[in-house]
Amino acid sequence: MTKTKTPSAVQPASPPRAAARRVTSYDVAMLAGVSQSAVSRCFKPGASVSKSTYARVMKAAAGLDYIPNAAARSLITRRSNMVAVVISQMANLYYPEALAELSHQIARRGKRVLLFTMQHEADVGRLLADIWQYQVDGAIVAAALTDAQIAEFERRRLPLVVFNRNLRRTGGVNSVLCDQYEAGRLLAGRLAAAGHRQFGIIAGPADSPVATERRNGATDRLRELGLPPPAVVTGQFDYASGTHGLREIIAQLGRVPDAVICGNDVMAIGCLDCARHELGLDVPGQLSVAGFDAVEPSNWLSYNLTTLRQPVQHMAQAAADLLAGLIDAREGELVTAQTRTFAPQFIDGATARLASLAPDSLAA
Amino acid sequence: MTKTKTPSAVQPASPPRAAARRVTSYDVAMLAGVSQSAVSRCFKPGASVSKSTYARVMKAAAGLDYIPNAAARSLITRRSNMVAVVISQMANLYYPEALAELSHQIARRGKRVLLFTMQHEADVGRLLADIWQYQVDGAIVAAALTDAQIAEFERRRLPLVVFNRNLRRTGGVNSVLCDQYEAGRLLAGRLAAAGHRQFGIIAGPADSPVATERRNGATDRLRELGLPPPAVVTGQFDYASGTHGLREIIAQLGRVPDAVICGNDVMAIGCLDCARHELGLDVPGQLSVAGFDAVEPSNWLSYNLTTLRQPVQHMAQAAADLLAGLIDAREGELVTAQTRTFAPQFIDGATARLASLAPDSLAA
DNA sequence: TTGTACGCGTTATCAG
DNA sequence: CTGATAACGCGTACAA
Repeated sequence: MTKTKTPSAVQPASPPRAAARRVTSYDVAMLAGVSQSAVSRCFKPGASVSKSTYARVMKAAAGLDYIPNAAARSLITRRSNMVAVVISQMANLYYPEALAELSHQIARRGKRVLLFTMQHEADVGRLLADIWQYQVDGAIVAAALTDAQIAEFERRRLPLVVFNRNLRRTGGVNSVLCDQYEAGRLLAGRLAAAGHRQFGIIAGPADSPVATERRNGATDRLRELGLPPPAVVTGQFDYASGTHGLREIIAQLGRVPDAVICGNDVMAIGCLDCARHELGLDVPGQLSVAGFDAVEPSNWLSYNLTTLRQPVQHMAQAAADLLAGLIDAREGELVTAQTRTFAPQFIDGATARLASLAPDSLAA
Repeated sequence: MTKTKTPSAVQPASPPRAAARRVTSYDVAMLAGVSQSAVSRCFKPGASVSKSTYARVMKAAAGLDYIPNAAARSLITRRSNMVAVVISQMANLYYPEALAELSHQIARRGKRVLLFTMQHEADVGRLLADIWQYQVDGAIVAAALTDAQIAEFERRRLPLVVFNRNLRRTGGVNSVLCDQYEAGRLLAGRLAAAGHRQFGIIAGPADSPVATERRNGATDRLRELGLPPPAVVTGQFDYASGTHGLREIIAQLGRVPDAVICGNDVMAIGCLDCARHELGLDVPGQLSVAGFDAVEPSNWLSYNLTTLRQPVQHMAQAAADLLAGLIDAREGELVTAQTRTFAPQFIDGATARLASLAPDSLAA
């Protein structure tokens, strides 16, 4: 399966001497005929250096391939220019988009992303010790944190922005989120207004707050409207959960529901494919299917899914903004915590029969 | 679109004093009644400390929430325990999978990923200076590097593993890759053996070496087989490029080709959807479509795409292995460069009419 | 096994 | 504007 080529050439054409000493600001200073602190100043944006020394230093630095050592710098400045980004489900299609945007936004503020991934959201606790170690300037966490964990961020004075997790403890913690509960209500309300009565719900995993909120929003709204209780099953946010989920729901109800609300788009797509290709159902003729996130595939011609978009770019930018503000302001200033909530945006696809109503009549 | 809640509670219930001093190993030493170096030793895996002092130190450390400062440590050990991962196209669906796996593999070796992303692969040069700054222990680069850039890695003695880029300069550089040229040949050969004669190719962007190799592999094989020259168009590895590409090809040829080879799965899916939903073509009845990568959506029931899988997990593991070896061995040892090449795996989907041939008869 | 003393490479302070 | 000097927090010889 794999062949290993081993060319006769050896790694670098290195001088036979042992590990070369790093080039430091002292080397540059020596070569340029100035003091070490002069070199340091030349690499600090707003420093006061004469044009002539600046030129000499830069020439020497270029000749030696000198680059300031960020570790040494961060030791004294107390700034590493690194931001921890904690993400649980990279398989989720939604998170890669978010991560790409976060990385971009953080980079344009002169910082870099130190990435922390995990399989299960509950494992976040084990990552925290590493986060403290690496002396990051702040953290963007897309995972559920306990109150104790949040308290530890505060004790350590580490700026924290919670991304897309609605925490029980709303006070005092900065967060950027899309209103998932409201999204669930909105979707259920729209579908109910179009005449759907018997619902199925394929919810996300129980340990995901996002999944829970979406489900609760939908079920609460349905209850308010006096509709029969939906058949609810849970999945893992993946395609297979969508296909299995639909079968389960049909088994529970003894019939095909009018509509299935899925905890995210990937499950909705699985549900859709199962309905069309395995059960031979007409969607949306016999069954409406809807999801959340508006990931890229939901827009493909084969699906054209009815779903709710989370404004990923805006959310990533807001998170980066918020965090940058916390980091820069952080000298004894009193910073009030913010929650920036973004509204989900309804995507009127082709997988649900929807009455075209005036927007006002379906306030959730 | 966004509402900003500002609770009256202020950030942390912080003591009115200014920024608290960090807790260092000296603080722990003081509290435990030992020297600072004793504390240091307690946090070094294989050190010699008596059970009693170890216990006292650990207790004091726990009481103070002490965590060693990685920046200070890396200054003296010359190890940051960070690995740079450079990735260009996070939108590509294939790369998130690779990144997740890389992050996992690197984490289990006790290191973390410092992420560098960019829009265009040509921008990699601007990232390099940052990579030097951050004192990473090594780098995994999924982008095309010039010979000069590779040489700079060598001069700086920074372990480098090139991921999925076949470089012109093959000697002396460690790399993990899937044989894209061979993949192109294999796919073209299979389709030709099944009787397809007139091909279209929707290639990836010209600045992507992967795209170029896949295309060249296919066109070379077709030429060898004496088939008519394929209609070739280029796209951006995205869905829209697939839909537009098919139209262009049909316009160029004045007819629907027998088969279209697409530079990746997302373009193949776009091509497929265009053929079925916009042009009303029967796939694979009237037209065969194939791609590369076997990303998750290619396996969904609506597509079931004929494609070639890159063994992402194996490749990520190989890259992490290779890099870890370089990092650990790095004391004057002579390390020979390796290229670990993985074979693509044919996925016999349902979007191409393929003769069921004995595997031997279609050696490319 | 433990403590002392030094150095890693940089920025910050303060005279000149 | 420039140079000496003191941190930053830790690992590690070396001597005890």
